[in-house]
Amino acid sequence: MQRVTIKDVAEAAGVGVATVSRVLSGGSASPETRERVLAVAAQLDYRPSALGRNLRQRRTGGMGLLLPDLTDSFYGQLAEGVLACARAAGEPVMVGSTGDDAEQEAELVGMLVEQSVDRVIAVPSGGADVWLPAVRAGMTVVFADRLPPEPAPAAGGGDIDALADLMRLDGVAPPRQGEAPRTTARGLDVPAVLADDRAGVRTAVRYLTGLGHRRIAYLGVPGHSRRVAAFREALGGAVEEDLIVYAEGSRDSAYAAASGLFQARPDLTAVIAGGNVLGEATVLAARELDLRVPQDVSLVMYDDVPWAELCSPPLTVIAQPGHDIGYRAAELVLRGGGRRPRTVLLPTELIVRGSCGPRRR
Amino acid sequence: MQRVTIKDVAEAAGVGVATVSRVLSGGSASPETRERVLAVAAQLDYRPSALGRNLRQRRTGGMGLLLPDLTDSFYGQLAEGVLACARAAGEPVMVGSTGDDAEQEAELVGMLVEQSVDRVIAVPSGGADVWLPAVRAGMTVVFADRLPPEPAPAAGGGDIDALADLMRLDGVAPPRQGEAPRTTARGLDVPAVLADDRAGVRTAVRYLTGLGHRRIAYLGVPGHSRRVAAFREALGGAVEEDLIVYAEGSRDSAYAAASGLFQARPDLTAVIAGGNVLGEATVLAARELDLRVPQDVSLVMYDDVPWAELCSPPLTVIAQPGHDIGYRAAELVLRGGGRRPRTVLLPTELIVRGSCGPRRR
DNA sequence: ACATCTGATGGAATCGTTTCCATGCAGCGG
DNA sequence: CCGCTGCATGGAAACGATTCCATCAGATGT
Repeated sequence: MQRVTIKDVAEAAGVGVATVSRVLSGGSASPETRERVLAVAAQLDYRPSALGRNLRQRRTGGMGLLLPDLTDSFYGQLAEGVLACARAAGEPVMVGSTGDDAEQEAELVGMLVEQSVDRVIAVPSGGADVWLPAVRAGMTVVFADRLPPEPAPAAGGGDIDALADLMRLDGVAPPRQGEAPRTTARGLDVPAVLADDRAGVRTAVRYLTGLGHRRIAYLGVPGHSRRVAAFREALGGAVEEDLIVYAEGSRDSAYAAASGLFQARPDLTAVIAGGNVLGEATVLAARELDLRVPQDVSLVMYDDVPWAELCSPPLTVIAQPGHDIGYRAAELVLRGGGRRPRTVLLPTELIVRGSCGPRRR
Repeated sequence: MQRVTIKDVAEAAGVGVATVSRVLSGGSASPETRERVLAVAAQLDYRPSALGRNLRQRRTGGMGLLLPDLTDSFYGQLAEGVLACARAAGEPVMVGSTGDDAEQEAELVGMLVEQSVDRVIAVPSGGADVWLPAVRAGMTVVFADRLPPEPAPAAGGGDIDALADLMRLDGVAPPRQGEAPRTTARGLDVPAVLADDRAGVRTAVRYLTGLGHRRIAYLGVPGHSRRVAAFREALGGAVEEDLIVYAEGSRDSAYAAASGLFQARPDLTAVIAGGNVLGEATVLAARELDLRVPQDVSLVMYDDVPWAELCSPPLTVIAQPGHDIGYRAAELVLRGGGRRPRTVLLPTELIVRGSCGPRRR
């Protein structure tokens, strides 16, 4: 029970393999030949092997998808978006879960290289040390949901910093409609599909300050630096540094951070959780410390996951379109990272439910 | 900037390509040659291209993973398990989301065939018409979480049914410790890694009857027929058919089913939801109809998803080890489906929280 | 000392496809 | 009528690895 090869089709149709290949991949051929080949191919149920093609073209079709954690519903949504687009295009997707760890991410990129997969969608955890080599090696990379961490501010101003080289968040241009950060690099730039964090966080902060809150905390992951930046910006000069707390990706770490935050600053009256896992941890920690939501503390969480509505009280959230982000990223990477919009910003929406109330203390 | 090939290594080391290949894949070679080749390969940063190897071996490494929906946290956990095992083995994973639809599943299997991926882990949606061809074509298939739908009972008893051919749930053997269903077929059988649904559902039912409940409803998806069967079994002869309701995979369908159930049988006092999406829908529907949990209706949900604890009341759940199921399935498929245990049953656990109370009406 | 065996080694075939190039045929303008 | 262009076509090379097989050196056995 052998596989049907192009040679079989060629023989059966009485033509050369070159002709079959041309017909099947839309090259030129006389109408009659084309018809005959097509008929024979259909009859033999011929399916070209991706193996041969890949080797010849020195590249594997499809795309890689690297994200921190499939257990996180938001990344599940994002993945579904990518898969939907890939399926529409008939392309396979190789998925890797990085655990939000730069080293694992680098390993996975290595595997993709080994597989000659040259299109990748990534929710990046690592910085330029991971992504610069990949891009230099000719990969088409599209970032989704966030950008690689920015380089730590260089001590000496003139140092060439690889991170800065690959990724620069351009906050220079005058803010205008649809203002988008641009990720640039010398000669190469990586497109990205992001939620409009600036607007999202700003809206949330305004909503909270509108309710009278002054001591608002932000609980985030280091990866989403744009959200923290937006938080600082929205609050103006009035940020107290110890109201900004970071956790790693894991649930334990998130819980520890939330709990620590509540204990270190019992005077805070509102929290913005920069991700649904963080939101989850915040609810848990608050409950553990007998803080009532929203009477004692108001909560706004990133991501409109299905259970936000089930919580009691139902959570007020900053919704971002996970599915769309994935879909658009996949489109972009399939188009080879197209020339036009280097960064796509998708809108967020503040969905008000019951987890925020007026300041009471 | 060319890729380093085995030929480059061979030249640089002053040996033939065959020798390099042998050294790298553990064949025989003199110690000195081996060392020299290894050194050169390391120095050149040579990474064998999976493309060449795949073509020669007529198979793509790694495995495919087909599941209904990555948005469902349980499948996210399962996927993480698979990815963890695959990463440990250095194998890539091609993921496809079927939307619980047999047709899409078949398409995705077709794509895997095209890619010459011959190991697949699947949470099956389609029946034998999808999986029999795949197995016949030489794929190593491992089912996870559930088995393909059983064939509708044939009208004429003697009909050869392809579904029955591939999959037969063997309930014949006397129940003994660690009793496992076996999926068999003529000459080929597909291993499976499942949660012990029988025990899980039985425990839940006993818990509920122990609380005084008599009219217990089961809300499930058609795919998990084993759970319904277990529900029937646990209840003995006392099952009322209209207390068993099915929904498709989608959230809308789940909500409709839950809402319909409550309205059709306002006298029911407890619900077992056969999946976390169904549980979510049940909570929503109950709230919409002003049914209080657990005063008016008790709820046990399948899957210990993180938000079960956040709900109010926190949900009593049947926990199944999603991560382990995925990991074990990946192990199995990498071992080529091994000879030994054709089906692995993993234990479930009833985690009692606050969503069940004594019967009140 | 000769035959035989063992183990290391390299050349070449192979996998299935795409693509370059040469060939042959027909049509057309000069 | 010749030569040129243009198109359809098929043979063969290429992609990068694995693996069969022949060769050769050295060791062993008689």
